[in-house]
Amino acid sequence: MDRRNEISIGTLANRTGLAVSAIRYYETQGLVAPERNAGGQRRFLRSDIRRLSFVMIAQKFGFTLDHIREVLSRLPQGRTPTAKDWTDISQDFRAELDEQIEALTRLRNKLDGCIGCGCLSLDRCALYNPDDVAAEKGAGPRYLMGDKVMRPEG
Amino acid sequence: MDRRNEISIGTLANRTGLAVSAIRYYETQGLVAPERNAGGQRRFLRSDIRRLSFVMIAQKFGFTLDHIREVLSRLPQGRTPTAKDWTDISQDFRAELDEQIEALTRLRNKLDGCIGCGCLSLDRCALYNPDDVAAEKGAGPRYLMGDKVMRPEG
DNA sequence: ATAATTCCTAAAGCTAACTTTAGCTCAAGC
DNA sequence: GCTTGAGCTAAAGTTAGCTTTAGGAATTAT
Repeated sequence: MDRRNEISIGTLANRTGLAVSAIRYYETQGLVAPERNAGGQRRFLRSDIRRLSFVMIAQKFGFTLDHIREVLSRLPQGRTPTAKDWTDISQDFRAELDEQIEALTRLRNKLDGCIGCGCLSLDRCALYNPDDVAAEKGAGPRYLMGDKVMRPEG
Repeated sequence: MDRRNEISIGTLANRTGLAVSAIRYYETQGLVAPERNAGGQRRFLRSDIRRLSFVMIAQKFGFTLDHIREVLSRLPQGRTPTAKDWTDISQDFRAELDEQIEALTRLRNKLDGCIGCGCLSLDRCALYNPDDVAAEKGAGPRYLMGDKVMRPEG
């Protein structure tokens, strides 16, 4: 059973709503770092419930796990994060969100210009200026503004 | 060489900036439907330059290819789209964009509430209401944050 | 002491949106 | 008419973020 400050992966899954497999995956991505008991099973801290909750919220906003890991690294090391620690990084987070909203809005305004001129044909179209859009290199899905954009899929 | 109204895949790639492989992929996804010449090579219409330009712009805004295909299907069939046809669907498109921006903004405001209350760990967290979130893909409801177990609906 | 759970690892599978590779064929230029 | 260059297909690879499967091992419940 779960002792005072240690919980099993199953308990953590129940408390967060995440799948056990997802939590194990997050471990491989460096988002949580559980210890192991004598039998080799993972033992998480109760504070990891909050940590993974933060991950889930950040994902709702479309941030990648890489980015979330980077943000989590700003938490103080060596002690359990306090409520203030969490609100502090949430503020950073909010700032990034604001930037994203602004970038989307700028892009929309450019679209307005394009609708106006009826061009939509590349040559001098403002929308083709890669200015405030992420560089797209190599394989894989494309991302907007450095982070994954929210996709309106069904 | 390209005749009056027919262009090769290479020419289309040059004119749009897309990779040849990407254009072939778009064909498999039903975004363009070129004919073939005697030798089996694809022959596109010049108007496909504009069509694929539209696809590229839509992607910049984060729409999926599935969604873009659906939007393109609103173009009149059987004739080359006019400038007005394009501005018409661009308007639709703009409306969806506005919705997206608003949804992101609403979500951000909820985050503000959370920062304000310092919770990020409580059971009635506004961030967990899937209402105006772009899409909750697949998996069941997740209950968020915290020390109390929330029953998923059902 | 068993049976029923839960957990473990490693590897393969899935979706989106493409690219890369391999092995040929077609078209264009000299 | 031969050599490039462009095009063709099918299949496998890539990234993100997971899930599923297979085959055991550890825990918990009875």
